[in-house]
Amino acid sequence: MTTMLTIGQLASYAGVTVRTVRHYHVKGLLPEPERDHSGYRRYGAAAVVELVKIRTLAEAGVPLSRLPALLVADAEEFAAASLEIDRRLQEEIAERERCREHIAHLASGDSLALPPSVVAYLARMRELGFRERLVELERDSWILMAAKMPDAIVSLMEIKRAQIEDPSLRELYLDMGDLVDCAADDPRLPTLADRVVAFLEEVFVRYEDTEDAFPVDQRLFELLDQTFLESVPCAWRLLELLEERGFTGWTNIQRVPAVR
Amino acid sequence: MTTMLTIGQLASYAGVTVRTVRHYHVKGLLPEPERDHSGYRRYGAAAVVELVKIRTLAEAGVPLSRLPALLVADAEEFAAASLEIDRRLQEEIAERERCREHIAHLASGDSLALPPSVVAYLARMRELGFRERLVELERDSWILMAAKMPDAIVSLMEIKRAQIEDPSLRELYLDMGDLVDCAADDPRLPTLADRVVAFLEEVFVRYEDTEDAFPVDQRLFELLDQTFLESVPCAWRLLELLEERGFTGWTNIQRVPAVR
DNA sequence: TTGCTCCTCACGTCACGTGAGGTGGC
DNA sequence: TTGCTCCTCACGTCACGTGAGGTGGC
Repeated sequence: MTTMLTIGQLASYAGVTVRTVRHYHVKGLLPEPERDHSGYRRYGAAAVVELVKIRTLAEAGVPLSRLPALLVADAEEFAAASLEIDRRLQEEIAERERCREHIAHLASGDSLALPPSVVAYLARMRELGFRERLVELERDSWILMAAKMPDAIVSLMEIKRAQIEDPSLRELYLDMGDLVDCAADDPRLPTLADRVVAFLEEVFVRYEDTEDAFPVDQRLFELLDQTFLESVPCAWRLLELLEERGFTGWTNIQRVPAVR
Repeated sequence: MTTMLTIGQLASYAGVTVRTVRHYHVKGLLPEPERDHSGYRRYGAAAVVELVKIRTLAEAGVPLSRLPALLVADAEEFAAASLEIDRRLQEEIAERERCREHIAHLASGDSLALPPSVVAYLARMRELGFRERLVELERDSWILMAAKMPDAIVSLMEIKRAQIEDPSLRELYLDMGDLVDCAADDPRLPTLADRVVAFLEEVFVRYEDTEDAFPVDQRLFELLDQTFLESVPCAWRLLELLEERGFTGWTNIQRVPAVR
């Protein structure tokens, strides 16, 4: 039997390491062959056929624990299994294609942390001349928002996009951008509050009949307001000034009796 | 800071488990964030951006140990790395395509253990009417041969294909197929030996000038002879009969003084 | 009050890789 | 004789998974 293969010959022909063949013996996938006079394993052609089959399946991503059943399966069972394996391979190929796109995005500096609708909204803000500082602030807010309420983002973005396309609201918002980093006692804040109120009065007249036009969760409003308060230092002061002028809240602003 | 994300919110937004995020903290890929009053981790937008970046690279197959360097790389370094990552992804896609073909071969019953040249040779044997038993015997021999001397197989197959296309040699070989499983004292063996000798005499006259036409390794001849001896029970008797008639060896048969 | 989320160890998993220490064949 | 292959433990690796046992928020 001197023509029979040593473990090294078997392994290299199948393109695996000697350790891998021994691993398959331990796992019971490949039967232990006879030993020669010095205790070396000696393999025949059948072992090569089996090992190549094992490798073909293992390389296709089939867990070794599934192999014993597959190796004794009849043609019909095997055909069914191979269809499933092929589907998995196709899915993995599609995944890698998606990975390639993601990596390309990363390389061109995009962050991938935001849904496309928000990315488009932020791009439009930049286009309209909003200060970069404000855009970044919005970006961080929307990241948190998207993580907390993923389902609400798309419709929220529609509302926000409509808002910045409204000329008067946009102007107000642009000016607010200049006050994002200001202190609570900044003298421009009362003026801004006056302008917000003037704008709101007009809106409230215009849309008096469509009070519940946005069926948005109250908890979402609270979340958005909180984000505003946490990211803009002078936000609390602005809300205070608005309350003095008869309004409460921010995202879903409402008329109340004036505090002062 | 109530708008900040819990570990569960962060994880599910990035499409990973909570355990994975904690794993990245331990590995130092994602900085440990501040804790809230009850010891819970609280994450901001920056953590989301980082985690998504980590996941994009990890899903692309980049080992976590390479990530620290990549996460602080400048645009140029990152572009170079991303090209390499993309190459690897393409290679993995090509691998899966090859896997798909291999699995399809397995499903249709092919063994994949033999190089195509041998498969073609065996198919031609069947076409020419060789007994299945002989074809199987050749198959097993060539599997061992291919594993022992992978480089010799292609040229050997050319020789073998030429041999079975030679009508007189083929006839001899076809008849030998009937004696593959016979005992050493089978009465047909001496007759076969006579026919082999008659054929050889003719060949030796025809090719007298081209003695070293095949520059084949002597060790390969020994290997092929040994395979013959081990796989055919009556082989030793046939070689004995040939030596009585003035020839020695089998694969590289030579004229010698007759033994008897 | 119940269930869900969070916390920290710490061992398990999968498919081998990698020495450690020793023997056999050319 | 030297180098290469083979042998058997047995621990290591990679990227988390999976309880174990306990606390905090609605």
